[in-house]
Amino acid sequence: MSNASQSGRHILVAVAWPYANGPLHLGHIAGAYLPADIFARYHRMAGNRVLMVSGSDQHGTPVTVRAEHEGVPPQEIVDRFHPQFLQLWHELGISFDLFTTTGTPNHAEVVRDVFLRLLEHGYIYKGKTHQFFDAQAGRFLPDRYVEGTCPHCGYERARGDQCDHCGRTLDPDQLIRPRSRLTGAAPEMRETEHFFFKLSAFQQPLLDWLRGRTGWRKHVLNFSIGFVEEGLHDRAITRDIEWGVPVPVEDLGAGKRMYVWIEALIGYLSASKEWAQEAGEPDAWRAWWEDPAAGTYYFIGKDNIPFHTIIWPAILMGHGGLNLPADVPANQYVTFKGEKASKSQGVGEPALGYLERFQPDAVRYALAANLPENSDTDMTEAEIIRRNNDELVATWGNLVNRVLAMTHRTFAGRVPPAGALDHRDEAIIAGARTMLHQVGELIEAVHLKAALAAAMAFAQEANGYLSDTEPWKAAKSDPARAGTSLYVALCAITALDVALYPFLPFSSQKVHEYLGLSGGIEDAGWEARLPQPGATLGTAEPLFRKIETPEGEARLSA
RNA sequence: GGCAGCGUAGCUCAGGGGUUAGAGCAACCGGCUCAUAAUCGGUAGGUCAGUGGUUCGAAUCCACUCGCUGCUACCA
Repeated sequence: MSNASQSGRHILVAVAWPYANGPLHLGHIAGAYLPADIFARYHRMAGNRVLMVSGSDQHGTPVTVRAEHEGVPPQEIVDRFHPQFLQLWHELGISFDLFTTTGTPNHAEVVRDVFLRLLEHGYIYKGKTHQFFDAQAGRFLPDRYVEGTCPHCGYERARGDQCDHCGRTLDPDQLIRPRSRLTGAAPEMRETEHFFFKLSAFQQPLLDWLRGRTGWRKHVLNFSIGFVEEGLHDRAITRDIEWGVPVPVEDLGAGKRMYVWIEALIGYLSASKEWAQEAGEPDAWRAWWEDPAAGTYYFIGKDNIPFHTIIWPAILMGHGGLNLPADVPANQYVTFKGEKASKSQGVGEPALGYLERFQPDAVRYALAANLPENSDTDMTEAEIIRRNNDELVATWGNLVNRVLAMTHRTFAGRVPPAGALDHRDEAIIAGARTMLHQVGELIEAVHLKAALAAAMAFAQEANGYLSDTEPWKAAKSDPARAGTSLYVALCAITALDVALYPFLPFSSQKVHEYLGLSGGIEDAGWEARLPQPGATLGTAEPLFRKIETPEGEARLSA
């Protein structure tokens, strides 16, 4: 048993905020949402107080870009995709305590509080900067809204932040013949005044903090330390735009909004507060944010690392009194047939599409077994089918099915008495405990792929045990012995069902009911309990559907 | 261009200075027939991208080369 289950720690599971500008694909799921959910479900089951929050980033530039492209207000884009996210969480079993948006009054208020606090502490100052201005449209242009010819490769449609042709990073003023994406007019440089966050002040504190981290993924830590060592510079935190959270002070006049990069990060805190208000305990969020014994974990993709290991910690340091990340287990990318899944490039089907064809646990299993924890991993639909048919159905589903079917036939659906245990029986019962303990430790360390593999390896052991003791034969010659084997196998299944629950919540709940246990499996606790002889088992049906493919059918008829 | 990571069996991935390099799946052989043609055991399969170093010893460390990916901070 983990120590955590006794202490009842507060665990904040903070998950990346998706832009509400398009559907999510399996890359997003594998990168952040699924690992976060596995982690959260484990901790809930282990008796910890979990708060899992995120929401739609509705002020991100991709949202406004899409809105302008379609000629509709940004809110319309948000209203289209935010409900899709909620539907996806529901269907895939991503168990948020709150999935909100950055458009709530609460969020604006928390952003204001953080801003004022940083201002008060001297980490925010006013400064002048130059930016392109579209005189026809009457507004300043974010970098992405300026197009022109790339000075490096001559590509004519390079954006102000980057050239899509040669991939280089650009500043808008480097573009040859710049033009506004809004009107096509040649923009002019104008001076504008903004608030800046004094990120540079945190150079040394961040370095000290990062160097003291242990247990973090190597690529996360190396990258972050390298990033800070190169030198941090202050960033503007306001911009000239109408879509966004208003700046809390009016020093700069009207027409300024908070820059999304800082505003969206504050969402973790504002969502926690919103959850607390809805729960009727407005101060409840403090247990996760202010108590140093709490653990805060940020689940993100690798493209988001500096924001969560550098900028957000700097904001937290500047604010004071709030917990720094306990870990940022950023994942690499899932590629599809070698290509990066990407909303903007249309690679990777929307995740909801997969759920029309596959059971949610099948999708969860295939992704969890192949999480890009250390390096990019590749995924294909054939791989999902293979994982489902050859591993999930064959190893775990079949174990449950064969044991329950035999028990129903031989012992009228009641848990048989244990009888005298030999070394093989005892090895399985002890192995179940060891496995559960090991899986728990691996999940706590966010080695989710290894945790799943450990559980599946034990399922194979249990299948091997059945081959070894052959209860279907013993049922005829030595029913007591057959009963013992089935009892032991039920012990293994009971433990496996707990171990697999974070990964396979839907089917694990079913198995819980097949085992004749009442209530939700999550309340069962992270422990290997023994089945009660005489207890009545539920009627079992196969847990997972085998997915038929043309190739599979060809093999059958051959 | 700079930085980071990766390149390990047919496939997807672990491992990571020290006895014969691992897993799952696929292949092949055998067993079993309770189970969704499911399962169990076994066999075979890799000069760990290449070259050169360090070392008693390198897949593991270093350098270089080739290939892939990501980041490069006003997308977050």
